[in-house]
Amino acid sequence: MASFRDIKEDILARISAREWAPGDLIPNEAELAERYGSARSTVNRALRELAEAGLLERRRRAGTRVARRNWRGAFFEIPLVRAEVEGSGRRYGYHLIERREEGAGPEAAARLELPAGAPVLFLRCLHFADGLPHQLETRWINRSEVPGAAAMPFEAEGPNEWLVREVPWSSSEHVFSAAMPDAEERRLLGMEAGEPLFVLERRTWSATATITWARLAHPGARFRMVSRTDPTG
Amino acid sequence: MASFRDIKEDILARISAREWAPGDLIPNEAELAERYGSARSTVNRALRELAEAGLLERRRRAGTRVARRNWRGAFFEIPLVRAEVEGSGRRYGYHLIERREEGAGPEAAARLELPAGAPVLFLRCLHFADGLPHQLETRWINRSEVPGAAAMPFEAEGPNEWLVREVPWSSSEHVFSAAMPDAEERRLLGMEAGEPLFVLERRTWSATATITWARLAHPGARFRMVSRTDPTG
DNA sequence: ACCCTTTTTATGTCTACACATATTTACCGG
DNA sequence: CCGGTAAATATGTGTAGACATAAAAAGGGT
Repeated sequence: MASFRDIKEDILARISAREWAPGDLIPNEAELAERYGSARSTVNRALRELAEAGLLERRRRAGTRVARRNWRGAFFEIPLVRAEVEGSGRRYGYHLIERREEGAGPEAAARLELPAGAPVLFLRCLHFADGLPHQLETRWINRSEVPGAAAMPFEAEGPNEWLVREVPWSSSEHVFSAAMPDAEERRLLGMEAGEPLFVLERRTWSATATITWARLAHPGARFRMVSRTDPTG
Repeated sequence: MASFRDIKEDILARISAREWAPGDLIPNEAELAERYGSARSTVNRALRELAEAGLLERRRRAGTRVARRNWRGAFFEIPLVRAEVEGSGRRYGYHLIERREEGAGPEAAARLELPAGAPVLFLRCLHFADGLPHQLETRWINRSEVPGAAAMPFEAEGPNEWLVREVPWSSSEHVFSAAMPDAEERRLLGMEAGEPLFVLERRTWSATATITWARLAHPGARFRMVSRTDPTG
């Protein structure tokens, strides 16, 4: 009797060995169930999970085939700066540069999808790794959506850590890019002339509204973002 | 009678509304099954999928609780250049700059985890969007692992597209960074002085060996990588 | 050939039940 | 009070069977 894990493994092996090549139709659930000596439900779970992982494509009546393009993407852990720094064995440091409660200006309004003048909290802070500037964080928080933020000084703890812990969110957007720092950014991050920035912009939404927008800028010479993937899960 | 989708949705709503807060124990499967008027298997599937998505934590005998940290990461589609360019409504163009079959030098050997002198294929090519240089691709392919590559001129089609279609792989690594272009890169990509590069390095493995290493460099002023995520799936 | 309807078929989902397994809780002897 | 063992319990997985649903295939009339 084969478990759904055994079945997944066996099918994966056949795909790897090209016994079933991309585009090929594989036997239907009933037949596989007989082969493996299992119930159809068990085979169904194995096939469903492989399809969710992107290795198979399934359509009612048309059957199950090996996915043509084996390319789905990559899963990136977006760690908290603190965890990222400490995880690589360096000492983490934090410093609040600026904190302002204000009405949204045109930029903040656009980023947070709010009307101009809506109450926002503006923050700017620096994160250090072994005493060296590692990330410059510029952030707006929607005060209507996150009332608790008004009471937080953010002097000992960064807003990212606090938000992740305290505020439930339901979706997010990340934009990666490379840019040149302006004079102030270069000064704050202690960068050489001609050194680029690696920039990550992140927007986070609750079920109903934008919670926060952040721009996380790293000195290009000292930062690489790595991800490893295994398509089978 | 509630379907497993209805149940997921309802539980998600309760989590969003903080009726069940992070860390809270939620009712067990049997009780939920009774509430929703469904079988325990149905509830089990809903809870299992929410746990896989990272919203719940489940342990035998200990029960199911709302996950404490709602932060998992983000899934990035890493599209083929062609698909990325055409998907945004621009015209795609390709040009092969250089193709050499050779023994691995020290850099190629290190990238591909091969002994020096092992047979490799070196490629350099440009991808265009609406006639403007969009990506400079520098690549080594392990000829032992991909024998078919020797017969490919890569004059009409880029190696990435061909590899994704023809070669099965099992895992990959991506490294993002920002860098300054050298004089040749600046010339090939038609970049302004002082403009940074957005660089993606990708290594791909089969079950047994490294298949290929690629460095994909984009002009920073013209490239942003975007990803949207919904933790519920 | 064509368009429309019916049949067939593979997957999608659900049920009720059973047994396995990991953990906690309760109990008991010292 | 401690430590070891047994019972209780929530989840994990499996079975057989049923009906739903999407989509391909077959058939029928023009």
